[in-house]
Amino acid sequence: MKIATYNINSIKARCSNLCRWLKDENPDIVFLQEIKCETENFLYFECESLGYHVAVLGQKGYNGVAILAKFDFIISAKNLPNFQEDTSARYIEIFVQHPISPFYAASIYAPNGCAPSKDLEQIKLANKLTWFDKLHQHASDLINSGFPIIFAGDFNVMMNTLDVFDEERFLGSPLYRIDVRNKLKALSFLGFHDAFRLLHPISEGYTFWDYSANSFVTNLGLRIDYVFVTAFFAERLKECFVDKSLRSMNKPSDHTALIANFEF
DNA sequence: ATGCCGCACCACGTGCGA
Repeated sequence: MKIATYNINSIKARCSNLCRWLKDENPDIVFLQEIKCETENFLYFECESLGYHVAVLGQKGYNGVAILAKFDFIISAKNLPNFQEDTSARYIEIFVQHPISPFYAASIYAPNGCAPSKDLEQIKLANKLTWFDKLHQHASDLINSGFPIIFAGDFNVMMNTLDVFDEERFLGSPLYRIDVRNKLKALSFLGFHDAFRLLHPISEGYTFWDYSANSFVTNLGLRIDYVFVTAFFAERLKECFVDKSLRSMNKPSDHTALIANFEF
């Protein structure tokens, strides 16, 4: 089973890139973030034509998450069930009745926070930390269900020094503050394994390069997109890699896809 | 790098992203 997570930075602007890539890679499940469209405006026809069932939680202008899957599924959550007062579209979860083992899978777009010294810094940072606490609680509930889990998406956190091109530059950043990094590490203590790091303990694995300053060419990247899996999938993980082809296309997203392959 | 670029929107300027 091949899965991929991709912050697409507008599904409409990326339609042709996405379709070309889906045909080439033919993943079984795709987790999308920042689709930046309302639920009814998603590219249903294009995705269904390529053999996917589609789950969408959209929002006008910003955010928005979706899951494309070749399997039948039910949508088990739109937004975090324990945080329904949060109106930003950042979480969608499906339950897949897979013949080998049913499992949960969620597409996740964590809040980014905002740059230090901006007026909204404290409010946005507090919101980000709260959001991770709610995700943690919900993750714990899912673990207790006993089913395997995939959490894939843009977590807006570099977990370790290896995940950032220049650590010094990001020390005060909401992407790299120690309190934020600890929230993501706390998720791993629940039993979620970072699929990329399981197989690549010392390579960088950047998934994002800023549009400005030619950062893709000079590889000024960040690893902020992750596939987290519980033991069932960790034990069956065969490969996990960053697919830079999407970032190399015309009019790319500033992120690229992270792909994982499981054998079972 | 303090968004220097790119996206969406009651749009030709502003808000937002990381």
